[in-house]
Amino acid sequence: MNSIKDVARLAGVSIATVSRYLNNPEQVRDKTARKVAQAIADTGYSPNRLAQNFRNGRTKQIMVAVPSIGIPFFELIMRGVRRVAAETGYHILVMETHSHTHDFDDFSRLVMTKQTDGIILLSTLSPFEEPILDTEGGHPPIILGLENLSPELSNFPCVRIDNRLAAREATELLIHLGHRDIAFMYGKQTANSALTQPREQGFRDALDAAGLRFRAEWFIDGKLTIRGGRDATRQLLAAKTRPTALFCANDEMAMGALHELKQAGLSIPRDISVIGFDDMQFSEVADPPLTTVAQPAEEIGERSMKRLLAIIDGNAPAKGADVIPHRLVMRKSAAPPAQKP
Amino acid sequence: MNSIKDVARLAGVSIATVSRYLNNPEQVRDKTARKVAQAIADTGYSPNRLAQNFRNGRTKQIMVAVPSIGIPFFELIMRGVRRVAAETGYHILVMETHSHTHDFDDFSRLVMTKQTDGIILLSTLSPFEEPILDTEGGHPPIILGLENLSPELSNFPCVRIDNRLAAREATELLIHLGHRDIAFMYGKQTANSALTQPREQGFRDALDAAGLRFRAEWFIDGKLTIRGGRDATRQLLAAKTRPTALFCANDEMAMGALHELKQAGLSIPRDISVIGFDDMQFSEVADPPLTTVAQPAEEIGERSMKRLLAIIDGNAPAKGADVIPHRLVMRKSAAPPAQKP
DNA sequence: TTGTAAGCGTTATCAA
DNA sequence: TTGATAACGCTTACAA
Repeated sequence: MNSIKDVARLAGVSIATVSRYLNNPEQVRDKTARKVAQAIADTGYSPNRLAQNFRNGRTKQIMVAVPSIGIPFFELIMRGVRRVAAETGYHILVMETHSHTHDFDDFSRLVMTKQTDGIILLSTLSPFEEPILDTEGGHPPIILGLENLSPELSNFPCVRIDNRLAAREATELLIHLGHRDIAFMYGKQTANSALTQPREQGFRDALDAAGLRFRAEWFIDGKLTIRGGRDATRQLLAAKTRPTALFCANDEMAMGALHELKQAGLSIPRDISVIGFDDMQFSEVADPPLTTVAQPAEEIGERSMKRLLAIIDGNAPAKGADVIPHRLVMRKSAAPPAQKP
Repeated sequence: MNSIKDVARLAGVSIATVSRYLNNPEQVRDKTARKVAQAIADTGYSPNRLAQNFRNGRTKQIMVAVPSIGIPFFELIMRGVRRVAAETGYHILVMETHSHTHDFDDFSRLVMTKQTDGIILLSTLSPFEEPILDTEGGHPPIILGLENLSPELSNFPCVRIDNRLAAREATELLIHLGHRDIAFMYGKQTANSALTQPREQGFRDALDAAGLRFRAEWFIDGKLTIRGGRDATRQLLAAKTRPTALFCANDEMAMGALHELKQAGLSIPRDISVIGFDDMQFSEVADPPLTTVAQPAEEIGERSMKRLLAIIDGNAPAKGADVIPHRLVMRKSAAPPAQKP
């Protein structure tokens, strides 16, 4: 592989000049520039990025950490992130964090060793040990997308909707439709628990405000996946009494729930209403189309990236949350409850 | 930030010894090792990864390139990739390639400059200019997951199912059920065209073998997304005559099709049968559950990663395809056609 | 078993 | 405007 030396030799200049040609072309005379350009072309030289990273102490890479790829919702966020990144010369890389110890270390190592200039953490519980996650530095700047990971970190920079309020409004929608027996399905067992906790709170807020009774058997913990939604739904159907409405902490669970409810011979929304959260692409074509809470995903991505870049450049506060508005999307899966026989 | 020098000074040894302690601990005496360990603990030292990458000429990072994250099918592949990577010390990073010029350059730059030790390209059309994509080197080893990108590259290392045969079998299933009027929906316009081409071929193979006539108006090009499936379906419904069965080049299109067909008042599979391709997680809970072709995604991921590592280590041929078996998954969306009135 | 020192390819400083 | 050279932090001959 050719190095800057080869180019310099061929062009009959010093390596400093080649470097200048590349990084500060205005500092080199036209005639010299042409020689260097020719030599670069002849040698097929391209700078060793590893050496540059080392020398510059940065990689021009931004990492977006997601619990797992393949979650349709994240694609929307990425769209916003990319749009901002496009002009900046930063590469966007995605890393799956999951919740396993291995990935845990994996992630810490990658991040703490500055192989990346900044991080956007999307709805994933701290993939490194919490003590690491402070503003003291030692790691590149981090933005929390979607939600604060834990109360202690509430002043960490964050871009998100008001999950608690959104969940409350979704629940209130059901209540206004006339439901009084409402179940909630969430994902405490998973790494995303920090994310669903405010949603759970919002659900309780609405119940309390309406004076509705909270029923433990209609409060089901599961995984935030289709599978998790299915399992949780079967558990719900096994309860002594059946609610007239079901609020799922995310759309994937809701998709699983829809399926199991229909399997059990129930009609939606006639026999039971279902509401999800996130508004991922599949929700619109669900059967029936899913009523849900839409997060302005692209905007979250955009603003997360912008804020991260600003922090990297040292001209933005590295704390505090940007809260952006959510939106209730009414489709067909929620309706007034059937009259009691 | 502390460097190896600080540790050496504190431990009263040379930097070489510290380095050895870290990389070849068996070469340092126990007593020295303890001193070094202590100094490392005291300084909170961790090696500068950028310097290591530079010095070693590698990053211990593997990049998986996908057209876009958020495609549920890829999560399964990643699972296999990760399982293999877990033991190796390699970091798995994901990059979205899309088909835009910008990402194009972006990707080339990242890849060609060895910021990554190896690449797994998943069902994405060459994200760099084709000339680059040869075995001549200059770039890290590449594995094509899922499909060859173009005929010229057919001897590039590849791990995939026999897409053409699978598509033929799926079509034959419809024919055996009694269908003679079969539409096909695929994605030539997208960056994934190389992927769906063999599926298209397989479809034609089955038609030809059964002596069925190919009808241009039932052969619809679209995007391989839900949206694309919906648009294509509306186009199909506008045709003069309606087929009794529809084969979609991937499950996402099929999900969109299912929705539009139901919107149009058709019942599936009574009025029209639908078959997809990929068997992503959502397909099982579609309404009706989608009959489709399952790719052994985890295995594809596993074998891609294994093969890549073998190539990196220099003990595997960097050409040829591993073809692994696919499987037809019969669910509810395909059935015999209704009797002609 | 340990230390000395060269060298990886850049960029940046300083002098010419 | 250009060139010589130091420096970044690490690994690894080679010598002791």
